Amino acid sequence: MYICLTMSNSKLYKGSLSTIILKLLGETDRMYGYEITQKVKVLTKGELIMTEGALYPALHKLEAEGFLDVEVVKVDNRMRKYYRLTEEGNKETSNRIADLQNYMETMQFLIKPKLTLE
Amino acid sequence: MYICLTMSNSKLYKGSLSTIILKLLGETDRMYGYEITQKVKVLTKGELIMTEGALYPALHKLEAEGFLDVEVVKVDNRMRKYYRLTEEGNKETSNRIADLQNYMETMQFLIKPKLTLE
DNA sequence: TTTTATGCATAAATAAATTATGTATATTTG
DNA sequence: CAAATATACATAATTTATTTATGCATAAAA
Repeated sequence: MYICLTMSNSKLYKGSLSTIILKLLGETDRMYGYEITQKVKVLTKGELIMTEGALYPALHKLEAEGFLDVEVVKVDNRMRKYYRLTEEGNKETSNRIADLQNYMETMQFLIKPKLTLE
Repeated sequence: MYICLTMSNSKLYKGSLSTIILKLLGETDRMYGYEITQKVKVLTKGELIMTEGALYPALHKLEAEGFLDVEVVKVDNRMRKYYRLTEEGNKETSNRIADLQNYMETMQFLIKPKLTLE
């Protein structure tokens, strides 16, 4: 039987995935899909697991929207698709991060403990 | 022509709505649906708009899950359905808030500006 | 009297995940 | 050496949670 000690029960709040992808690509110039999943896993200490079923469609969509450029490379006889931000993708990244920041501030305000003295 | 100055473009990140509902009910003992939408609108200065199409199904679901009790009241000849947290709902509220807090911390860590000196 | 506000509800459409597969190669392990 | 695990992509089916679009009804405001 398999005991999972560092359970990542935290499902993604829908809408944040592509922002994470963009942000990572904003830092690292070019990355391939599998690399992104691993990076997120390491950075969040297993807290956030990016499933491939979510990741790859998200990458394809971002590419179709013109935010990513792709470059196929063969390494060790295995395929890699490297993605990098386009000019547009760069702007989009800033916008989405700002949106998410703003949203999180709002949420923080809503769910922060309230003093109930009245 | 209608010019919207304080545009709330911020769509809800899916998964956070019911947490907001629970949190508000954790503060205010009992509230009815419409009241919740207005409260959120005021608290967030129009930043977050809870659509009724999302709110009412969410309330019904929380009730079905045993987290809310309902009490129907007629005020000014109009119906109100007051919701309040059950015992279970109280626990669930704490859990969901903790989850969301945790998720937001993780996200903050991921999207915070990085110093790229290496 | 028409619009806006109050108050509920639900159906259809959309979006974005999860889950479950599938293919293929490389590496590690027993 | 065989089997399991890691690497690396992909897609289809399903699930979930929204938005959008309605609908009904009463009260108040314009």
